[in-house]
Amino acid sequence: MDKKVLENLELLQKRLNVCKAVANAKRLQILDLMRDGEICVCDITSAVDLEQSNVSQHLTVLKNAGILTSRRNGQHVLYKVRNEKIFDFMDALDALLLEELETASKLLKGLQ
Amino acid sequence: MDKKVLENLELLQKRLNVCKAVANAKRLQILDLMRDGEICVCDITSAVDLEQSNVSQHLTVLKNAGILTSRRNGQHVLYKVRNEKIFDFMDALDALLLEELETASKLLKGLQ
DNA sequence: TTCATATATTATAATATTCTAATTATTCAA
DNA sequence: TTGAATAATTAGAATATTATAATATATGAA
Repeated sequence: MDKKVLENLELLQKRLNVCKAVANAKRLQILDLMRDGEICVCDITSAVDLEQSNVSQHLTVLKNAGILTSRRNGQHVLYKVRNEKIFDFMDALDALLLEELETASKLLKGLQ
Repeated sequence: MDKKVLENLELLQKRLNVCKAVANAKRLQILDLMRDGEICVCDITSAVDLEQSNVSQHLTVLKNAGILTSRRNGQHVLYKVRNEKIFDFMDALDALLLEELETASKLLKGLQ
């Protein structure tokens, strides 16, 4: 990892933008829905229990952060992740959390 | 990755907690300061250009999210990450952003 | 004990985020 | 073209987050 590049202010801002974009329960859920590929706004709306307008707002946040792209197909608009590496990012978080769960579980066993 | 586990509500909440905890410019900066290991509150304060009380608040957020631990050493309190995998998480984000930068750079070259 | 240094806590004002409701825009089919 | 379905935009109220200022707590040295 090139530290010089990471000190680039614009990149730091993008790092923050992505973190802020995913720091919301509904948007995390929406991102998970995209692991299987493109999905239309109406399918997202029925999956996440939010008003359509609110889903659209969340999608805009994710798109503005550079995480999603969209294309129209007839009446529908399909969204997908711009770069699959966003899932590596999410998976790295899950790996951390799962390790912590295992550590806690082992501690509990030790107490038995 | 075990999807069943990830559907665990508590884990989803922890995922959100971590995302929210890192979704702040100063806290991202504080986390970076910990890549070299333990660091005391006073050194963090002088590094990040914030009031001491505010630094303490940010550290509390990171600690409550399970990201940091602390120990007292005399007058000083030293903080460090609980699990180094938090850096894998951050590095995965940087990898995504750097790839996007490269893609953009190649596109620009193509236009020349 | 008393003082100086380091850290934490609390209240509050300023700002940002989120959801709802209403409206607007876009597409397709009748 | 009109209407129905899908999606986006806007305004707002409610809530959450942030920084500041003031205060409290904890430690070590004198």
